[in-house]
Amino acid sequence: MKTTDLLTVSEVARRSGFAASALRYYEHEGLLTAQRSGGGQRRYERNVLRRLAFIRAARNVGLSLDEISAALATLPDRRTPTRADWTRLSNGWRTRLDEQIAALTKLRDGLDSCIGCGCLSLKRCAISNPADLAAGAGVGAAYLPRLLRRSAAHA
Amino acid sequence: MKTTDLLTVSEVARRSGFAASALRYYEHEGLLTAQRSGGGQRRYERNVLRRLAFIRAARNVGLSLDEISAALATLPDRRTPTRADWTRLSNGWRTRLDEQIAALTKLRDGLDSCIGCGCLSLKRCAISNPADLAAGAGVGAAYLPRLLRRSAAHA
DNA sequence: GTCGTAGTTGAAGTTAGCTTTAAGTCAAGC
DNA sequence: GCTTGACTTAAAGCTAACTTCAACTACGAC
Repeated sequence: MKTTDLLTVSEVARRSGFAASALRYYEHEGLLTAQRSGGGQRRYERNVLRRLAFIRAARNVGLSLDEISAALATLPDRRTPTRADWTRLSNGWRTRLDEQIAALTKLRDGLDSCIGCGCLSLKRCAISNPADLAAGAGVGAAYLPRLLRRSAAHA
Repeated sequence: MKTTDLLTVSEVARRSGFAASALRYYEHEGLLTAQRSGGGQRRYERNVLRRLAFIRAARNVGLSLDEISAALATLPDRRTPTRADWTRLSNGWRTRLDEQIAALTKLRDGLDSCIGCGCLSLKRCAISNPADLAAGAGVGAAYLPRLLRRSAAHA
């Protein structure tokens, strides 16, 4: 294995779009690993770029680093992940996005009949009190971005 | 004006769904005001409840407290805000939600052709690199939730 | 071998939006 | 007038996801 196959932290930063400090942080958090040069500098394998693409995609879908870390932990240890591996990890994303879209759509559709009319009641307003967005304590609620989890009390 | 017309902090907390600590924080940040009792305790006018409904609604649409604060600052000083006042403040919300929905939809639709196929390329992947979601430096980008503002470098 | 750029570490700082804590004061029912 | 629960403040703490800092070391072109 030639040393020239390995990437420095600045190369990875440039090619991935992540800041070098973020790469170090991700390594610290267990999302990445790197070999080391004789002097202790990081040397990345090329497939770290795909891993980083996955991380960015997952972040864009709204996953936390903890969730991403857990997902990455299910990848095989001993071989380079295949397309099937990555596909498996992103299986739930469509549902997640669908739920986020549905929640926002509901919010928007409540707008015309609520803010538009100036009612703005804490008890009745669909925007300030979108309780049904999160649909109780079901699985759906956990997937919603924090943005959509707020709700007024029912007192 | 009878004293019984005024609400204590715990009453406002119960009726608005905000924690008392949040109410104090909002006051500190200039989003709320309250009269004081002889002993220095907060006494809220009833219309603070509508103000809080607005704040919660705005938060649900994705506005920061700073933005909400700026919006509230445009309300008339000397009279109770009317329906028209509140409607004016929420005028941009529909557009904002539309943009968020469009962004998420684009992300979801990229999923099938990108993660689904396992490509996950930093340069080509629509999920890890949704540059067109934010549409450059236009007004739209500013309205997108932080969630959607990430994008890979184009190097 | 010298120089300048790139890299190293742990710790502290940042941002938003609150919550918690400590130590003390007020309000009001009996 | 006593007791109890509600309230006050400033300051510190919390979470996520990083960034910045300070002080130091490595790499590699010349």
